Amino acid sequence: MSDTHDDEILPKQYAPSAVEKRWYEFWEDNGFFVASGDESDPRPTYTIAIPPPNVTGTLHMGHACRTTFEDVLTRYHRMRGYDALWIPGTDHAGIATQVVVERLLAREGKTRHELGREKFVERVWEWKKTSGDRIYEQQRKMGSSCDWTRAKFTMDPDLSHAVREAFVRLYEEGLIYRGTRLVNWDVVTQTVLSDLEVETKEGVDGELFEFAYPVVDANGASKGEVVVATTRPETMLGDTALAVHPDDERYTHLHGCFGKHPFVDRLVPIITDAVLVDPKFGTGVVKVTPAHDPNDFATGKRHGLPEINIFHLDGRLNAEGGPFEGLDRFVARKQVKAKLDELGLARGSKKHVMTLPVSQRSGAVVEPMISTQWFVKMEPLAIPAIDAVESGKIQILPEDWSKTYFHWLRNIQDWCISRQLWWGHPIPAFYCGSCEHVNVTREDPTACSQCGSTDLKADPDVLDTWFSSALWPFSTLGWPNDTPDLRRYYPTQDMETGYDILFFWVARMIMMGMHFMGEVPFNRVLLAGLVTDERGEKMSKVKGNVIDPLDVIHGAKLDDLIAKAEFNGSKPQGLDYIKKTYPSGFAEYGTDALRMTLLSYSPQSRRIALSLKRVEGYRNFANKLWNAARYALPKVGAAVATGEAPPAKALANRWILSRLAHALDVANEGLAAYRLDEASGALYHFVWDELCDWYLELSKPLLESDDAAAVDETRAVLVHVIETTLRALHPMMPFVTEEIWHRVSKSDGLGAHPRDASKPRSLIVARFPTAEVDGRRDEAAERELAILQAFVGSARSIRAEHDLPWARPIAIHYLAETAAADVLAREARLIGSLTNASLHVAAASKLDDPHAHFANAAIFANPGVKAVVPDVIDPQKERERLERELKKLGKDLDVLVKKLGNASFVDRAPADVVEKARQDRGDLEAQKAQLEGALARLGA
RNA sequence: GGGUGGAUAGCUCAGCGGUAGAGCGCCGCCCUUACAAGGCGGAUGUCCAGGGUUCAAUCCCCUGUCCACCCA
Repeated sequence: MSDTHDDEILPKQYAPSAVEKRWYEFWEDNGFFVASGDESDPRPTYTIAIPPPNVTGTLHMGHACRTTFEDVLTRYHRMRGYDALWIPGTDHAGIATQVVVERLLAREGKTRHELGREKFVERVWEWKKTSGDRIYEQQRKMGSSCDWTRAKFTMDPDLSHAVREAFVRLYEEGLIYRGTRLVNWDVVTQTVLSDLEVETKEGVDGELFEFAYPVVDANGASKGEVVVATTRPETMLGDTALAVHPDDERYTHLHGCFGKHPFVDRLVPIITDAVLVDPKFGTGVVKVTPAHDPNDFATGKRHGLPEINIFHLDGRLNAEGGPFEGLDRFVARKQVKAKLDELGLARGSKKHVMTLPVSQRSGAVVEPMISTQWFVKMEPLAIPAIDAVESGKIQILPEDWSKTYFHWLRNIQDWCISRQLWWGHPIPAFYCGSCEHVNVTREDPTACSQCGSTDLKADPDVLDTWFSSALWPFSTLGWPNDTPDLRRYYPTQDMETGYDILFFWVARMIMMGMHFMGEVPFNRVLLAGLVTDERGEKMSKVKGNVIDPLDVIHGAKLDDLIAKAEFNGSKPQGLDYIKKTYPSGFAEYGTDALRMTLLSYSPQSRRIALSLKRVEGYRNFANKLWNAARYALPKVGAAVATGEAPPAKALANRWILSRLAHALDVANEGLAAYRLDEASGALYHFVWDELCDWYLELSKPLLESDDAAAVDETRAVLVHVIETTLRALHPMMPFVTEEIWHRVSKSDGLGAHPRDASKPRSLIVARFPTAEVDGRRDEAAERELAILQAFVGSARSIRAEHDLPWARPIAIHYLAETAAADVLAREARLIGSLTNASLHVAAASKLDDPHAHFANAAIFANPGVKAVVPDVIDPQKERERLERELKKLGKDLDVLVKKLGNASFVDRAPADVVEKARQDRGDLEAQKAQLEGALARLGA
């Protein structure tokens, strides 16, 4: 990959695909992504642990967004001389993966139970092997400069070892315990879920069904009936009490009586409970089902009620269901209602909009069930985690999220970590068959530590996926062993992820990091928004609005998009949306364009409504950069980029170095403040609006000049500015910049490997530019070029408004005695080149009354300039134009006049503000006079 | 029920106590020898509503409306 491209003619359009593949292999093969791991390496370290994607997953736009952000930070630090380590990896994603493999089995007509546990787990490992690396390949396509030599999988032996060690330690410390609680049961996947894995589905149409319980007193004498209301009639089979409010006088006479259960032989006591019962809601009588409702469970504990579980684990009714045994809970619901109706106990129903708890994974309505599970005691872990953020040891960005973080941690519930799954880390608990002792051990025990019995049964459950994730920042570095990597790279610096897993993951990593390492796992949490479609709707396969990052990179025909959406189970509306929004599919936009697009959204916003038009804009930008190089390369001759701003005398050269300094300042500030949108925006505008629109144009006359020194200077500046721009853009657009850079950069000092001279040069390790070294501020040059720009702008405006084609040269006569005239005289060649005009100095006497001296002249309206273009206007049109201008100007002027006429403004506003207002008023008045003069002289 | 965020040009979004910005779209002209994935010029806004603070509010405070999300 040396300088063999020199003689090639660059194509007019940048074609990303070949370039991307080539450079990625180059970087990876030459070890540019590998962190040193060397304790004697004097460079400071910069580390990010990747949020590990699901091992069986495919890259989606959220990953692309994460990946881009993290890669920019990694590359930026690497270029600034850090030993940068970005640790990649994948998550076994217990429940999600198990569901995927079960679905595959279902296609073969098998279930995991038929296969048996051992075979099933083998099968998952196989699946992991075949699909597991796909996500790595996709991340490579995104340009991720991860250290692949350190890639980790949460079920690798070393990470599993870390999980077991963490579990045992927490158990020994009393922070993990086994308890019987009301838990969230997913009847489809048949496992318990943590509170976080339960989502609430709002606005579900349900009904509030009312029925009567016959009431008897302690002697069995009838006391009439009470009516209860419920959204879940089938749970009445597990009722163990009826509750009324103690102060509710309607029911005082029933205190101490019993409800007679209509279906099972059971009397349920009527209890009084002020916590559970709201006397204003419904009938004021509440049926109490302690085994299947959290509030009822608590009520049951208060009153010592029996807890009757009425369900099998798959949601069918068990023997407690009496006549309804064996029915699915929803079938039972209907039949219970019908049966109550038959018995004459139904009392009607009302429509009721309700919220339902559903499983995040299976979508099944979650059933509260009483069960014995493993829990982590969270409060002692939460306290240091709160402190870490409060004290500023960890900074959460955007800061608003700290509030959410604190609120969750301060109201934290214990974490249920056991799962009734087969895929995951086994819980290292062994139950003794003879003394019932629970052995929790680092190595599988052969005998009970209590009684010595060898009758031990391993806990069949596995751990919640997030348990291993919580250890990620240190388990990936070798913990619990004291490894060089752990010493060198922990704590990591930045943790970048989506806000949707702030609780699931971020908070738990902080808790575990504080607990096991005694130190924060990272110094900063960067929370990015959710990538949505361009309407702002969440991408989902069912909606059919999922945009695959690889389609954006490589391009996709409409038919392919449709086919993919159909395959993924999109609804017809989804297909229509695609057809309407992307009628011609996606062009091949390239990775750099996608990256720039994702970076351009503000990190403050919670939604990133990805617009393909925007991607196209950045694709065009990559092409712009390409063509800037295409222009510059043949022009710079032997000039070499030295990595230092070359000396400059010519205005244009001084100016571009000054603007470069400005852009580099904004870019560095943006990167330091994690405002990658601002950093990338500054560079985008620098390249397009200043470098390409002005400097490259200005360089043309300079390079054609007879002044050899000026030509050399311009060549040096040109090559330096382009090379520097490439360095600045590299973290964001690594491919196109590297491709161009190898054609532009010839200096040995640039891009040399910091630790291994035998490696080829690469932009990936070139020094990230700064305003001080690579640019040069020059206010005078900026001021003067602004005059030139305004002058050129006016000339172009006159051309456009008076329909003067570019090919027709014009003459501009200007007054030499104005403030701007020096610049105009000095830069007449440049101006002429940009406007296809010849410049002439005119006497004051003529320009004071231009229409008397220049026939059909267009007048410049710039402040501080007097100039005309003769022989170009239609007087009538010109009159209209001047009037239009005057009107606009008058409005602005009015505001200022009014403001300055306000005594309290003049007195109380800061002096510089008042001064500026005065100056603006002066300018506007002068301009107005000029326009009015022109109008008057034009004649009526 | 509690909480958080948002409402700015036709669309997607920046911004911010001192006379409103970008990209895309729109209108006009131009294949000017790096780029038509381009160049030049141009039009476009009760900055959600109502109050308050201030010399000055799109920005700060309060109230309301609508949208999104989180927690119970």
